[in-house]
Formats: sequence, C-alpha cells, structure tokens
Amino acid sequence: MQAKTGKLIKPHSDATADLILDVAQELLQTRGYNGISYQDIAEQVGIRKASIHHHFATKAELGVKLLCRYRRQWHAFLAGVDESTAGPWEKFDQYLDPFRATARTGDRACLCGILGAEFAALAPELQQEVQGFFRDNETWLAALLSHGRRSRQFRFQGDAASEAAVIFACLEGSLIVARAARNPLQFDAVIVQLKGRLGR
Amino acid sequence: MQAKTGKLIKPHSDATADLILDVAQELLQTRGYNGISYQDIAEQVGIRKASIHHHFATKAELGVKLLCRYRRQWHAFLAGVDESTAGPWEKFDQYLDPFRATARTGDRACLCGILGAEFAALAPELQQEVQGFFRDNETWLAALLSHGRRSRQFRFQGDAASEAAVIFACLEGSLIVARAARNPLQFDAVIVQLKGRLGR
DNA sequence: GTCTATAAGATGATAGAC
DNA sequence: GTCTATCATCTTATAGAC
Repeated sequence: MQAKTGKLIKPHSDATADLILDVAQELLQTRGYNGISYQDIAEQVGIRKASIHHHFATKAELGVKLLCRYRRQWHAFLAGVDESTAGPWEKFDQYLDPFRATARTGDRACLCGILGAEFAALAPELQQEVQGFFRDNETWLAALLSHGRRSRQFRFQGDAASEAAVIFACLEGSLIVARAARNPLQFDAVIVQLKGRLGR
Repeated sequence: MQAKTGKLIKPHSDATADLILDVAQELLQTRGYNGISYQDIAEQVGIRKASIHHHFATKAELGVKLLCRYRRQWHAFLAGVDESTAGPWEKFDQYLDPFRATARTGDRACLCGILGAEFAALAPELQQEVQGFFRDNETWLAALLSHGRRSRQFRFQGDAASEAAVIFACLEGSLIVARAARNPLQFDAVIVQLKGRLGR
C-alpha cells in the first residue's frame, strides 16, 4: 500500500500512522486503553478524529497494530541483547534498561502490564497480543536464567521458568506500584533486591 | 442516616448499597474502572441506573466508598493475622490466602492493582486510596519480614522494606500476568518460588 | 428507595467535500 | 490524506412521579 517513495524494500512506513501510534502508546501507558479516546490522540497529534480513523478504522485495529509494532520492537531489542558477547549479568542489565527508563518517566508503566489489568475489557485480538508479550518475556528470561545458572553466574532454586515468572511479574508489578507511590526510586530498590536474589 | 432498624450500634448498613459495592467490585476487578458503567452495575444488581445514583451520586464517590470498604476489610483481615499466635511462616501463608483466592477465580486481579494500572485516569481521591492500600501492605509485610528474620525463620538480604516491595509487586504483577495467561497454576508457582527465596 | 424520562456531553464511527 | 458535518450510541448525571 502506498509505495510511491523510492524505498522499495520497506513499503510500510507511513510517518503519520507512526506518529499516531507514538501518541497512542504514550497515552495508553499512562491512562489505559479505556481511558483514552480518538479525540485525545487527535489533539496531541494535531489532526482531527476522522483522520485517525483513516489510518486505523477502529480502536481495536489501532490497538492491535500498536501491539504488533511494540512486540516487533521488543523482539529486535531482545535479539540485540542475545547477539552481544556480554555475560548473563550484563545481559540481564540490558534487559532491565527499558523497564528502568519507563520507571523514570514517572507517569508510565509497561504497555502490556496496563493492558493486562484491563484484560477482560479488551477485544480478543488484543488479548492475544498481550498474552504473547508476556510469554515472549518469560521465555526469554527463562533461557537467560538457565544459561546463567549453568555457567555458575546466577543462583536460584527451582526451575528457570518459575524464576522467570517471578522476575517478570515483579517488574510489571513494580512499575505500577512505584508509579502510584510517585517514587521511581522504589523501582530501583526492587531491582537491587532482585539481583541480590540471583547471587548479586 | 436511616437508623430505623433495631441495630443502633451500626447505623450505616444499607443492604442495597452494599450489594451495589459488591457488584461494582467484581466488575472492577475484571474490567477496570473505565471498563464499567452505571448501566453494567445496574443490570447485575437488578435495579435501574438512577437507583445507583441515589446511593452513590457520582462514579468517583462510588469508587472512593468502595475503596474505603475494601481497605477497612483488609485492615480487619491483617489485624486478624496479627492477633493469631502463629509463626511468621503461617502468618505469611494467611496473608497470601486472599491473593490465592483471587487467582483461583481466573478472571479477577487485585482491585488496587487494576486501579494502579489506570492511575492517571482516576480522580485524585481515588488515587489516594490506591496509594494508601499499597503503603498499608508494604508496611505490614515489612514488619512481618523483619520479625521473621530476627527470629531466624526468614532469610533475605537488604532491608525489610525493599524485600516487602519485591514480594508485594510480585503478587500484584502475578495476578495480572497469570490471569492473562489463563493459568492460575502460574500464580502458585510464583508463591513457591517466593517462599523458597525466604528460606523455604 | 425505586422508577421513567431526559438532559448534556463524550465516544466510536461514517459520508462526502476539498 | 485531511477536513467538516453528522450519526447512533453510550455515559454520567438530574428532575420529578410513584
């Protein structure tokens, strides 16, 4: 669709659509899916409601497209961490960076953490994406933990999947709780504690 | 108000208002604050929208009253745990019971965990109550952890407040993640892991 | 205390001009 | 691709009869 520009390889790059998704994501991470409207997005983008509908016919479609982009970016990020030659501890730190960045904003939590809270109110397609994001993270974390323990750098009891679930749930929960407490430092304290648990 | 019945000591006990709060709480725990309406509540209670407004003039007032009741019940619950002669491990288990019960429903998360996710979209009075609930829990948990470590039954690094923050964030996050995964057993696995961390 | 009726505004969505 | 105008519906909330 709309392959007029010279970039033949990446035909799907509508600047306006991307901007809409940027704004929608920021609003969603602060107020939740049912807390934002096309009107809210339109105002921040600087166009009219109808123009948003031109790019994303329905709110559910906008949500799905947003989550697809989010997961695509996340996969690229995780792949980057995997490619690095760093050890388990450095990789864990790299993984935590986006969470730390979100905590520092003071007004956002994880996109999927918030959508997870509104889970039953979401369209099935959106629910699937949220599920997928959770699964992706727990799987990746479990692999990292597994490797780290084999190389005797991480220490923890039980299976890697359970430990991954604890760490991921803790990250999602911390972002929500620390934001409500208006205390980003609480998130850092949780990280310190989580690391101590893995053997420092 | 309305002290017609013989119960002179507890004048504030409107059965309909309580039922409304019951229904509102259940809906809120599944769909979130912005995911439910007076209409939704009215249908489940079996009365009309206007009748809900008679008991709770505005939605924010309903939310605040609901959270006040929730925190009151929670305080009573925590006081009950404190009064028991059980040891730290048993008390921790008692504390976990409501979380386990919520996880088993399969479609609810913690009321305040969900409201925390929608934080910026809430009225300031509601935000305060959510903050208060988080603080109450972390304070209580920190005290339990502190006592448990002094009596050499719990083992953990760092200060009790940080460990309490980790455990509480983990519980809130787990309820959200496990529900999305449609796997209540995942919550139990997290509990096992959390306990292992404290020394089994 | 509950009801019907209704207001006033927001919301997701569409039609059609430019 | 963006706009104005409009629609149907939902939402919170109020007025007033029973």
